[in-house]
Amino acid sequence: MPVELADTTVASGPDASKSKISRRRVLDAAARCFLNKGYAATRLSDIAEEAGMKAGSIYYHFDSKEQMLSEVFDIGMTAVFDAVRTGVETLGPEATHRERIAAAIKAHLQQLLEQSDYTAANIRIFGQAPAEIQRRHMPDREAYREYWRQLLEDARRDGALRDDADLSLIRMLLFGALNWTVEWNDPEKGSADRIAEAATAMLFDGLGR
Amino acid sequence: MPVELADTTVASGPDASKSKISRRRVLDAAARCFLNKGYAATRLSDIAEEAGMKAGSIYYHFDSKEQMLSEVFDIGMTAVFDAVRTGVETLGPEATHRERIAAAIKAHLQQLLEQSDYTAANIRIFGQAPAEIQRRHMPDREAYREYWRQLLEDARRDGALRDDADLSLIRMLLFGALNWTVEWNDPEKGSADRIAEAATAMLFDGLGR
DNA sequence: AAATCTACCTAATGTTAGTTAGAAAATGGT
DNA sequence: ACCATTTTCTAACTAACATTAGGTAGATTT
Repeated sequence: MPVELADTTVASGPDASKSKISRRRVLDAAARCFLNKGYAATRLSDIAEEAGMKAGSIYYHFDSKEQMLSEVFDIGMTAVFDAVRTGVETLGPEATHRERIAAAIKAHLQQLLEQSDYTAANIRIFGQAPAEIQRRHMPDREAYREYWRQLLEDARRDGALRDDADLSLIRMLLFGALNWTVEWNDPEKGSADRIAEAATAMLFDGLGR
Repeated sequence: MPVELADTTVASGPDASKSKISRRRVLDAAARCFLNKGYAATRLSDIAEEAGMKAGSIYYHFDSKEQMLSEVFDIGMTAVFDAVRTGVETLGPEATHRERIAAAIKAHLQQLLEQSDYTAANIRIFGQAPAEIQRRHMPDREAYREYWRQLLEDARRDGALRDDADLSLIRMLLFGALNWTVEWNDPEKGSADRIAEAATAMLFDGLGR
């Protein structure tokens, strides 16, 4: 059973065992399938085919289809959260609030559109996932939302944002603008940065003249 | 066969035949189910139950599950498009561009969040629908997008919008902000108007100061 | 009131897809 | 080369579910 249990063998090395690699390959395939077809419409045989394996073999690595979904969600959320935190923190302490928010937007979009099918799957199909799995992952998402809430609140406290705006409403609208890109963006071009700039400009300056 | 064929009977009245009513009740149920669970995860028995009927009976009114989805999409798209066009046109010809766009945003959100499960289902699950059905409905969606494109282009032509903005990008970001509301908004409160105002303010004025 | 039609039901049918059991490879150490 | 373990495959098994077939009670027509 190659499960999560801490490796008790003497020195497991950089852990590139055959199994770990295959397991990841299957999970990658699952993330892609879930992202493109949705959870219910994805057949285990789809995942298997993309992973170069037969459907039954998946059960050597995973207990169920639901477990795969759950892990995909976990990895995807961790990936964006880490990327965004890193993106903001590497700016250093004397960055403006606008720069910090711009960095967060950019990192979020890069994960979503270019870096991680896990993140994209999480964002795109979370709402259609089985209720129990949604419940299990609520805390993660809540923590991520809270981070953004702070980001915006700090900005307003220091006068970088007008104080007549409903921040939680604005935050959800911003999330929408960013997350919806997964519905229309062509995953080819490295368009994340361009979109990020447009979103930042819209958020801060608006379009009016 | 109670199908679409023009009624050849003398005077069919306001057409409230038992069949038409039941058919609509089933379709209402389908729209709600599709919206909440997604297409693949919705069982015919779910729809039947919500419609107060047995699963097999649905086939008296529809040929297949796909046909129901297709009709839901049609009705949903027609509903928003009509609502938005009406909302903009009732402003009269001397309305400002900002007013016109604000009216469009408001009408779109009202349909999505308060008026039509059909519209909400269309927007929420279109991306996960079977490929063939997506293809069939592309033209509708294209026409709707085109309407918005015009709306924004006209505004810019007359100097209501800055001309350094990528309008098609902005439009997709705006759609995202609006459409994503279906993922988080609590369908209770008549919150569509509040959200519409926030979105309009963000789009035109931004948050910076 | 007999005949037909309407709108639904009950009970199969057939297929699809998640899951499992055990047999075959592959792998790796001795 | 041999054995133990790991990894994958084959071939069922099972349940779910869209769809179909035929029946039925009540309304409508003749």
